[in-house]
Amino acid sequence: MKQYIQQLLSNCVNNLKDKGLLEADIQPKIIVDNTKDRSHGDFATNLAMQLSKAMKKNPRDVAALIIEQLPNDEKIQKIEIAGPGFINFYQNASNLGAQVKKLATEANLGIKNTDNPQTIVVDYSSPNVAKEMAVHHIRSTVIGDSVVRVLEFLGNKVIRANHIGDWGTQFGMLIAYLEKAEQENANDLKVSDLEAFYREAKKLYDEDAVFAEKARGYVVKLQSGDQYCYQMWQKLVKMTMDLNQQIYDRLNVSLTDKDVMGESLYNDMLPKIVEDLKNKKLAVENQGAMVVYLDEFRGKDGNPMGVIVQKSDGGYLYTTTDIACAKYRVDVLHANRILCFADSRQHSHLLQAWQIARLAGYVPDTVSLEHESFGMMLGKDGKPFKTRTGGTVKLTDLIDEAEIRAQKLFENRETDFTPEEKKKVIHEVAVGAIKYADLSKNRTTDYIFDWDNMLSFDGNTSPYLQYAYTRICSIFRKAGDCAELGDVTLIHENEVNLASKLIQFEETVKNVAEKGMPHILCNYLYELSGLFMKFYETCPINKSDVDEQTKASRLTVCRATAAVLKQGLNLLGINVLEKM
RNA sequence: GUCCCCGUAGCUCAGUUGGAUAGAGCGUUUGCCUCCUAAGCGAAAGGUCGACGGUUCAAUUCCGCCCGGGGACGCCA
Repeated sequence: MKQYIQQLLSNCVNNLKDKGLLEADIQPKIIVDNTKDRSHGDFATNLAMQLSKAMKKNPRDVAALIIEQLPNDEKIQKIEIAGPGFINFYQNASNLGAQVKKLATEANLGIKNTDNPQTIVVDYSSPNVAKEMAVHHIRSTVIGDSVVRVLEFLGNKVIRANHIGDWGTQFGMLIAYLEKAEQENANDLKVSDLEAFYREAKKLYDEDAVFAEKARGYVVKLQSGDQYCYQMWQKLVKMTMDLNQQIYDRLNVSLTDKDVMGESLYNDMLPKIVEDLKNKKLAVENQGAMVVYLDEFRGKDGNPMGVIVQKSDGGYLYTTTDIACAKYRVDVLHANRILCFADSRQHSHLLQAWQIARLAGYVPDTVSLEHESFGMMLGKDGKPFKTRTGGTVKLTDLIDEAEIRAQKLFENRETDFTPEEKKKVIHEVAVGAIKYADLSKNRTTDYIFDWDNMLSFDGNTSPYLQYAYTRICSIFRKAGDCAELGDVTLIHENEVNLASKLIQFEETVKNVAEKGMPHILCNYLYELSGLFMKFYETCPINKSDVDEQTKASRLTVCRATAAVLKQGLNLLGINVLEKM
C-alpha cells in the first residue's frame, strides 16, 4: 500500500512537470511514512514541503495542487492536508480488511520470495576451541541466527559460517595436556568443564618446564602437518563443539557441525596470499615482516599504518586469515553479500583486512562486506562485564538460571498441564526470555548485563509475545468446530489499529534483512502484541451477543495475528506455545 | 596523539532514509477477574533528548566544536 501511494505520487510529480509547474530536473525523494498517530490517517508524505521552495509556493498550496493531480482511488478513502503541509492518506477500511484476510489465509503470509535472491554468507557465533561459551557470545549467536532466518524466509540462499577460533600457539599446550589427561584416564576421558581443562593446561605450562618444552614442540609439529598432533587437535575441536552444540540445541540456534568453518580452514591459502600481495606490490618488507600500508588508516604518528600480514618469524596473523577468508567466501562460496556478526572492537581490524582484500582484487565491488558490529557487555558500573571473581558467566549457567526462575513463576499458577507440557513451557519461556533480551536491543550500543533484566518475564519480553499467541489459541479452542473465517469488517478502533499494524509485517521483515537488526522485528511484534491485547479486551468473539458475521471477521483477524506472531517469533528463533 | 562507537525518564532501552504532542518496559501511586488464561488491561507521576553553535520551513536525527563513557591503534586473536 505504501509503495502504491508512492507510485501515485511519482506520477503526480511527472504531471506537475508536464504542466510546467515544476522544473523538469527536480527529483524529489518521495517518502511515504506510516503515521504515528491515527488522527494523521494511515500514511503521510512530506512531498509538498520538499517542493514548496522549487515551486515558489507555500507548502499547503503545493499540497492542494498535488492532491488535485491524484486520481480517485477505491483503496483510498480520504486525503487531507494537515499541519505545515503534510498530506495524509486514509486507507479504505474494506481494503485494509482484505489485506488482513490475505495474511490469515495465504501461504507464507502472502509474502513472495525476493526477485533477486542472493547468496549470503553469515558469519556468526564464533566460539573458541577449548573455551566455554560465555554470556558475551550470546549476542553474535542469537542475533546472527535470527538474521539468517530472516534472509532465508525472503528466499535467499544463506550459508552459515561458524568462524570458530581453532588455531593458534595455545594448541601445543592443549595437545600436551590432552595427552596427559588421556593417559591418566585410560580410554574413557570425558571433559565437561572446558574452563578447568584450559586452566590446568595453562598452569602446567607455566610451572612445569618439561611440559612446556613438549608443548612448544607440539605447536611446531601441528603447524607442519604432523599426523599425531593433527588428530589430537581434531579431538580438541570435537570436544569443544560437541559441548557447544548442546548449547545451540538448547537455545534453538540453527547452527550444526556442518556450519563450522574455523580459522584453520584458510591455513593453506596464507602463503599464496602473502606471495600474491608481494607480487602486486601491496605488501612490502619492513624489519623482516611483510607489511601492507593503507592510506585510509593512520598510525600514532599520523603516517599510513602498516598492517602486518606475515611476522618476521614467518608466521601469519589473523588479518591474513581474514583476507583469505573473504577471498574464500567469494571464490568458493560465491557470496554476493557477506555479513559478519562480531563485536565492535574488531571493526578497524576487519575494515583493514577487507580493504586489502579489495585492493588485491579478491572481493569485487559488487560483493558487499558488512560488519554487523555490536557493543560490549558492561557491568552495572559501566565497566566491561566481569563477575566478582573476575571471570564471566557461562552460557549454560545462564540458561539453567532462566529455567529455575521460569519454574518458580510456574509453580504459583494453577494449571492442568502434564509434566511434559510443563517442562516444555518452562523451557520455551526461559530460552525465549534470554534470547529476546539480546534480540530486542539495538546491537550497536554497549549494554549492561543484569540478571533480573535478562531473565525478566514481564512487559516487553518474549513471554509477553508468547502469551499473546496462547490467547489466540485459546479463542480458537473455545470456538471449536464453528470457527469459520469470514471477510474482515473493522468496527472497533482497536480492531483497526491491530489491522494496520498487521499489514506492516512484510516491510518490517525486509527492513531487518537490509540492516541486519532483529530488534526492529522485536519492536514490531511487541507493538503488535500490545494492540492485540487491547483488541482482546474490547472485542469479544466467543460471547452469546456477538453476531455470526462479526465473529467470523474477528476470527480472521485472530488467525492473521497468530500467523504473524508465529512466523515473527520463528524468525527470532523463539518457539510459540499453545498454552502457558 | 589518531580513528571508531555511544550519551534520550530514577533504572534498562526504542525512536524508521530529518517531520506533526519524544515513546515502551521495570520501579512508584492506583483502578479492573460472576465476562474467550490477570504472564493481561486502564489511569497517574516521571524529560533543558550531555553542552554550545550551524544547515533547514522543520534537528533527538545531519554538520562543527567541546564535555563525559567505552573501544581500536605493527609482529596476540
